[in-house]
Amino acid sequence: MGDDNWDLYAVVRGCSAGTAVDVDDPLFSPFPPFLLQERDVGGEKERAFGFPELVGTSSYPYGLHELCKPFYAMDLHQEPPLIPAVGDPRQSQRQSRQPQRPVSQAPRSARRKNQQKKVVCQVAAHGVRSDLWAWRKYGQKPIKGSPYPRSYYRCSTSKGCQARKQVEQSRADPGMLLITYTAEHNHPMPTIRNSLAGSTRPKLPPPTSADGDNRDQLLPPSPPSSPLADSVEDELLLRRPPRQGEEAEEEEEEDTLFLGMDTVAVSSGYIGEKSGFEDQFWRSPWPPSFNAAAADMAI
DNA sequence: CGTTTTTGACCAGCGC
DNA sequence: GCGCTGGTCAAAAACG
Repeated sequence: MGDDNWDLYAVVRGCSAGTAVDVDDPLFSPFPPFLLQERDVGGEKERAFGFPELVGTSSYPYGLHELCKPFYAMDLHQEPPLIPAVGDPRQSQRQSRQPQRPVSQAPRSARRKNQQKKVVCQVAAHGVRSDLWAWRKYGQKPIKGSPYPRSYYRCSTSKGCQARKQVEQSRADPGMLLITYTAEHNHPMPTIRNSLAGSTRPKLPPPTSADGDNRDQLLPPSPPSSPLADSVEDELLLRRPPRQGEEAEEEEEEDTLFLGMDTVAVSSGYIGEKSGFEDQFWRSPWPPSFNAAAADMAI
């Protein structure tokens, strides 16, 4: 790998932990052994990255980002190569089938399994929110066997960018979100969110008097797909049915890197701080009172 | 006005 | 070949 995965590095950076390296390659993995965790998922070993040492550490927005730096195999500020998205061998075939489709739109079958590099991050629902990429939602589907819908996002930073992101709530742990990144960004990571117009920052319903410990009371009455969530993570939370203990886990494909971020969730404390950082990058629709409440719950 | 979200429809891969 | 399922498209609405 190496040069065709620079942005997967970046997106995983967005998860504030880890890089999209081939974790099976001991020569390449930049992770110290303590970050690499294995767990059993459906009888198969699954690799995940975690930061057990960081529990309860910092609320500094860049904390994990910075902490990860020593483990990055690449210079974070390196100018990325302008390369096409991870090759789907069937892409050209598809394009010949749909010649009038704009270049910026990936042919449908780019989605197909086993063809694309995927990076799966598992994050706490109120967890780290340091994904600096600008994502635009383009679809949502109910997933068979899962009570939670899956949302589909594409990178809106650059028109030609084929980076994709899928977010769904973990069936195994409703408090966790499974974020799957696919394809590659073909542009540098933005320093700020580059488009604010149209960011459907919703008008929030007036916070209820119970602005405290019951998050459900903070939520709007479960719209089918609420614009009240700025981030995917928030949105999914809004729909979360109160279920727990369901089994099932993200099925890992061979090319999938699983990043277990659950232990990173502790840094979610900064959600409530609502510093300029979050305003700048996350377009949080929540009023400070809500963020504080959410942060309280996350701690 | 530019951008995003929502959502139904469409399409292709996959399993049978 | 057929049906199911997941991923994407695209129009309409919403937002700042």
